Amino acid sequence: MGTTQLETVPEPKYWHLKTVLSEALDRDFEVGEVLPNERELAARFGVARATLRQALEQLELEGRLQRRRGVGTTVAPPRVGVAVASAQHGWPRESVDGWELVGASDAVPPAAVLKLLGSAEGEAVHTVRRTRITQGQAVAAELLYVPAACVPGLSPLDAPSGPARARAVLRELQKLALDGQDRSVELGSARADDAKELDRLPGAPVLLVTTRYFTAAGTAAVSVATYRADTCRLTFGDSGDVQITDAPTVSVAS
Amino acid sequence: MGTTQLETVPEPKYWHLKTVLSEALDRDFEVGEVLPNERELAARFGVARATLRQALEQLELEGRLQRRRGVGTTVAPPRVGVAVASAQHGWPRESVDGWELVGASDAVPPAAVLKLLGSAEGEAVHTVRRTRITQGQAVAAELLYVPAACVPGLSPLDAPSGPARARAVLRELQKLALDGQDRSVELGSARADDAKELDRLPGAPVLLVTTRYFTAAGTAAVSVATYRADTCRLTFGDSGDVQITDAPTVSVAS
DNA sequence: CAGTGGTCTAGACCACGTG
DNA sequence: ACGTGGTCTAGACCACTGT
Repeated sequence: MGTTQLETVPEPKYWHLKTVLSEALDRDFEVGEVLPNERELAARFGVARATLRQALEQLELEGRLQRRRGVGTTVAPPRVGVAVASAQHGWPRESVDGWELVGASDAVPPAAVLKLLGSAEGEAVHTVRRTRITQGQAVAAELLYVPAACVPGLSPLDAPSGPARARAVLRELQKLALDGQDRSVELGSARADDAKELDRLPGAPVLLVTTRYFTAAGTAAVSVATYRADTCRLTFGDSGDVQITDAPTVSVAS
Repeated sequence: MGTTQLETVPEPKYWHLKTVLSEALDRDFEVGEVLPNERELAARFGVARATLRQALEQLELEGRLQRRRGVGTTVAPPRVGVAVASAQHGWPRESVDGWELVGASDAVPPAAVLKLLGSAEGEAVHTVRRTRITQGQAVAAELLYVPAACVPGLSPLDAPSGPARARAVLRELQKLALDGQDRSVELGSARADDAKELDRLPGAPVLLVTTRYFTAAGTAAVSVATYRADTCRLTFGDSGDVQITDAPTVSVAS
């Protein structure tokens, strides 16, 4: 059988393209450099623009590229490691590491959150909004849900919304004894409001980090943090002492 | 100005479609039910198939749908919570919970892994392949990298590959004192081999869980586990005692 | 084999950022 | 105003799964 021609996989074009581009990125491009525009690239590789875009999408998903409408496609820096589980448990605190209070409202939590809280629909739930800034970039938007019943000390209409109210809710939480917490991570797509906060388009891939805070009385709070999946690597420091530090610097020789 | 017509956002069609479909899924469909095919759905909503597909892609990303070529699009069950960080640290063990040894090889690890290991290129590194099965479904494919220097007790060519060799590597690891470990989670796309193992197409979105194992001598092993992002929710049990249990059962009548 | 989702094309227009 | 990426169309063909 002279089938020297291995006629195995008709590898999709966009997949092959992705590989080629990925190698080119390693070889010929620096972080931050802008690529030729999509029409030009498509022509250069002899494919339709849609096909080229499919390859770019993958590379963006993997954190290799960054695309911005009206600007262009640039080579992304390595993902930043953001610590998600600190060594100690603890309530979310005001003014800690990179978190910034945005405001508060009494918007209705989604059904999934109500289930985690064990609350019925219609029960009052405080909602605190925070943003996490790392290296000048918003990397996460969080919604913290606290059933009103869990923080009875809070006067209902002192400051109905805004940072002042948010601060008050967090202050009340600190008074409770935290029994434990658990976390889960899953893939999602950014809701419109989160997307705006993260400077992404709606639907952008995000990592959803859901944290439950337990007291003796049950689940006292649930937080849903939306992390940019393209730029973030979530780190969990299980080890006793080792600190996670990212690649020191990419250090391009001037 | 009589602009009663709020001409704010020209919301993308696929985004609106996604919302409509999502509501329809909640209302009119059971888990496992198959949807009309894409051409039919596109016609029904008066959009091109590509646009319809964009909406379906999003819903699949969010774990609401499952699409299989040659079969159709079905309503996905809720994501399964898979425990990633057990309460105690420990080396990967043979025959534990849902993990299954696949084999071993001495393939060269990717550059990123070498960097984590602190190894130079060309150093011998053992590679153990495992698969994680949950509820009859492969949810993760793992590659465990162990520098040969870390397990000197291993005779080089007893069983050069296959499960026997993999078992031997794990057995050697148990002998070392584990000092600590850390973990990171990021979004990626499935490599061709992982995709096959997970019964997905290459490029499918996955959650990459990278674990470093430390001994006094430094990083003794690195594992890169590829979890199906569409079906998995990674859980981290930080809490002292609470166990994460998912929605009891979806229980479709008979 | 028929029917499904997956890939690909060659166009068009729109929304956004920058000069 | 211009150039960028984002959306959308109406087709075509391919690869896979079932019967």
